[in-house]
Amino acid sequence: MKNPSQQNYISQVSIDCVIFGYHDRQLKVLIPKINFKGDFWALPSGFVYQDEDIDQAAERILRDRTSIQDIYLEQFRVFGKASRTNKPFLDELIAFNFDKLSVKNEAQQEYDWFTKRFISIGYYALVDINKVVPQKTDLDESIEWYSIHELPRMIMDHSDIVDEALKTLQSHLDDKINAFNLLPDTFTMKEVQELYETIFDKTFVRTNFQKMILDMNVLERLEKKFTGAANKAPYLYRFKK
Amino acid sequence: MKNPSQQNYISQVSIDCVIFGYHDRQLKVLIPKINFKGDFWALPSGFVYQDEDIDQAAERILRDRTSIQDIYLEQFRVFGKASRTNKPFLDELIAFNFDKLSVKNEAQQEYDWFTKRFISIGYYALVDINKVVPQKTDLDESIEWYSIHELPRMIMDHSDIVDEALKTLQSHLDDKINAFNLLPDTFTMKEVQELYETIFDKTFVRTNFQKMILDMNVLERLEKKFTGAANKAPYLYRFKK
DNA sequence: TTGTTATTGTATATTTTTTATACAATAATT
DNA sequence: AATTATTGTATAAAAAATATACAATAACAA
Repeated sequence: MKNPSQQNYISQVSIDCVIFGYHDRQLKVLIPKINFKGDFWALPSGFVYQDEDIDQAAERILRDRTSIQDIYLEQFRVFGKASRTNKPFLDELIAFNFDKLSVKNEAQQEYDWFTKRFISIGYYALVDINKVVPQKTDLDESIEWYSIHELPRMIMDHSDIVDEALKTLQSHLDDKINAFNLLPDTFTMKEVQELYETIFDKTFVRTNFQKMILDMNVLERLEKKFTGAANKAPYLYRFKK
Repeated sequence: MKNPSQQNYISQVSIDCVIFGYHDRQLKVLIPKINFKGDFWALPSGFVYQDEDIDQAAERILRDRTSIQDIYLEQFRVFGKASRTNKPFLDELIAFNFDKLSVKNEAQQEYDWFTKRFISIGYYALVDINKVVPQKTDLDESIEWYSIHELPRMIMDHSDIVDEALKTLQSHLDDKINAFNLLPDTFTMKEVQELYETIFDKTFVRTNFQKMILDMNVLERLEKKFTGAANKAPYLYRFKK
């Protein structure tokens, strides 16, 4: 891979992706850990090519960094403080990895490019955690889903970016955003309710919740799901396309 | 004023401001007409200094271009198509103003800087049209309030930017945004209703509207306003700070 | 001075929506 | 066949939104 400073990128502009998943009654965020000594977690991020729409760039970045594709990403906010720079992170990384890293002229050029102040456009998406198989790249040591309440310490302002993404998710859900993206193809009403309770961190009254969701008129009812439990089998539902 | 390319700006990033006012039952947008031959209208725009937060930049740009200050600006969207460039506009401008414009090396450098692809961050604000006195700069031939339904043909995608700002205004009003910013210090209930009807382009039932607004509990009632009309004088109201 | 008019402010009736409660249906177990 | 826990739906109660009624009143006209 070519060094960033030699790519045809727009300088000082980045894109950060917050990918939400849902599993085990927990809202999760997909976060790679970068492949260097020291513990550095960073959202899937990248830069915008000169001839590329920012929406395209967000898709490409997500695909390249996680192998996730064909999902709907949406911008939610720009992060543009003057102090917003990779320098503290990069200095720490270099301190931890002094042995590996060359200090040639070329490295200096990359350092200068990378430690400039960056304006970042935040994108977010909801995915079915069972349908995507995130693949780490050589850049990364791992890529994992973390519960939104147990996020690792991330570089820069990436925690703030996740916070803002969550606020956007909560305020746009069922208006612009569709929670069913977080669920498998078929699901029970109980699973839908648990998902909503997780996202909004509050409980709903079962009977009224069921009515509210059915009144949306976006679900079709399938056959019953026999759970093996000694009680009535719930229906499965599917989101109408 | 120094040429943009020699300023310490972040390159290929701009800020566009949509300033809403309200007068004569019409929602207005403040738009300068630039001081060149040919009819070129463009939103108050500018660039971001290296050591400046984007929010600060938006405030400075608005202040410099219109003399408006101390108002609350908020980012609402990024416009980032790869095709988003000033080149068509600038070429047209040069064709109209060939006599005035030099074609020296320095001008070429400005041309190259300015015709690159730009990512623009949209900001918007609501102001009391009677309280601000927009001042044009040397850059501009005029600066005027235009009814949102009779906007001049603007350069680039500036019409789209206004459309998006209006959508944001409508969806965030009374949630994040405060419509009373568009009114003078004191106003009658009828004026509030007319404002809302203008913004949402729909009518409200007078009695219920009054109840809704008063139930917000953000207005204080002042003395009556004697209009000279042969009927009951309406109360004046003021927004509680 | 008094009735008239158009508009404003408020109260209340009606309808709709939301929330709470009751209860029937049922898959597996006893 | 009775029991149990859960699910689906109906309905009652409360709250919110909308429609309607009406009193108050500033200027004007007779």
